[in-house]
Amino acid sequence: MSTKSKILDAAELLFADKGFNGTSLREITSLAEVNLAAVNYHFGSKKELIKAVMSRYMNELSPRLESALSALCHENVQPNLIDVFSAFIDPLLHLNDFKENGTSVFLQLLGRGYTDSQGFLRWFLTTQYPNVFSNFTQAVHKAYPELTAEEIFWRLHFTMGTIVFTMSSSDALIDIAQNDFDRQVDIAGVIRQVIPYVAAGVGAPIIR
Amino acid sequence: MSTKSKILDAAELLFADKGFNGTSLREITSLAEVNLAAVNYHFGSKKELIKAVMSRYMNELSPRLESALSALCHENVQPNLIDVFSAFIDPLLHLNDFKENGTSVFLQLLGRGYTDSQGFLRWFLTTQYPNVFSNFTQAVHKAYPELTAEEIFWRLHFTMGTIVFTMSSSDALIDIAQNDFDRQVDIAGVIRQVIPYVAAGVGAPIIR
DNA sequence: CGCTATTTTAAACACCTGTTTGAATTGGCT
DNA sequence: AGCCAATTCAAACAGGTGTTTAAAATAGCG
Repeated sequence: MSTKSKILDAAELLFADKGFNGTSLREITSLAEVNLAAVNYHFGSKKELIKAVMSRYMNELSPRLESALSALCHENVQPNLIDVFSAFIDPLLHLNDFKENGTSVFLQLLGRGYTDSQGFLRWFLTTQYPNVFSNFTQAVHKAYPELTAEEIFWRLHFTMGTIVFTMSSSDALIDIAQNDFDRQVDIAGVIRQVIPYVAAGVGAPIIR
Repeated sequence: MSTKSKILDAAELLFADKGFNGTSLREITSLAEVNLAAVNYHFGSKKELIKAVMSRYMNELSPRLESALSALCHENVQPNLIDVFSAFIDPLLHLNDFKENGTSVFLQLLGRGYTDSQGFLRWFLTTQYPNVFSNFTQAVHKAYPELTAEEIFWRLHFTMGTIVFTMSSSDALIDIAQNDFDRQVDIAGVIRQVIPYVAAGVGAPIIR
């Protein structure tokens, strides 16, 4: 295993768990069992390391997501919102094949990216992977044409919030759920619970 | 204005903007125009300062929230979910009278608290203000009795996510909305948009 | 006033941060 | 083998972190 991969693997775990600001390079390199200077040698800076961690997942996820969403748009039948959000399931769960716990790690990273470091990661994602957003917007528009662009904008960001926030604290929530309800829950179970919620939210009747 | 209040005022602004980990005591004390050591003198530690900042808001919010929610529970008619979530509006907007931009600052702080510092603030809030959560759960149960406790648990946390995440990035979102849609938006407008969304989400049909 | 207790202050503390340096080591190629 | 480039390494860098200290200033009160 190359030093570069060892750093990426250690970094993504710590970033997901403690946030970007909350994780030091020394923690990363000691978990990865590599020298401290290796990060700056291979990635240039901590910021570039963060981008590299996210890119590794986005490059795996975004083509599958784009094709699933654009398939929905080019069908002749009108999709419903459950279909639209269900289109996320396979691409997201595929990250579990890509890496162990890949789905939950990625979603936690996404949550960190939106709150840590004054949203530079939001800028990075929206500029580097704009198709994901536009395909998503198109699919929602096709499923619910009465929504204005502005309403779609807000409801999609509400949805981002639901997903990203839930996942960034999914470990704690799953713990609580297992204690309080004595029920085994995993990340796929949470996804199944959240889809009816966000679909109903986006599909809420319009009050003007 | 006392030193203690000056520190609290400066701290809440910086915490909301840059997170708890992202804000140093030196930034706080220089914005507050007090000596660095004053924080440890008046509050003991940074962690206690964070608690104090949150408590000031929670003590203002929680009685109003509890009475609004328990009023819903003790009415003889069954509330609908829009009513339940609308019960949050007045107590939240009252924070704007309590402090300038109080509503948005508080919600941003709440968002920070759930992601920064490994959720110690979540523990603090749920143990110090348990009535808010239990009243909320009761009100939702009365409005939608078919939901199991577990389903309510998840949907309430999804809702927390929607609100908290939206508000913690509300400045950026409002900026984007104003650019893209040329429309004036404020925090009350976002709240009005989000209520149908979360109400529909919590009220989503059950798929078993 | 004088005395005491509270508060403010500058300075230092020990530790952690991301990054850089220059030497040592390794790997691949002729 | 020798050579050159790529990589690893220990050490140091400059700067930031929360916290503590002990002296100075301020206030409150008899």
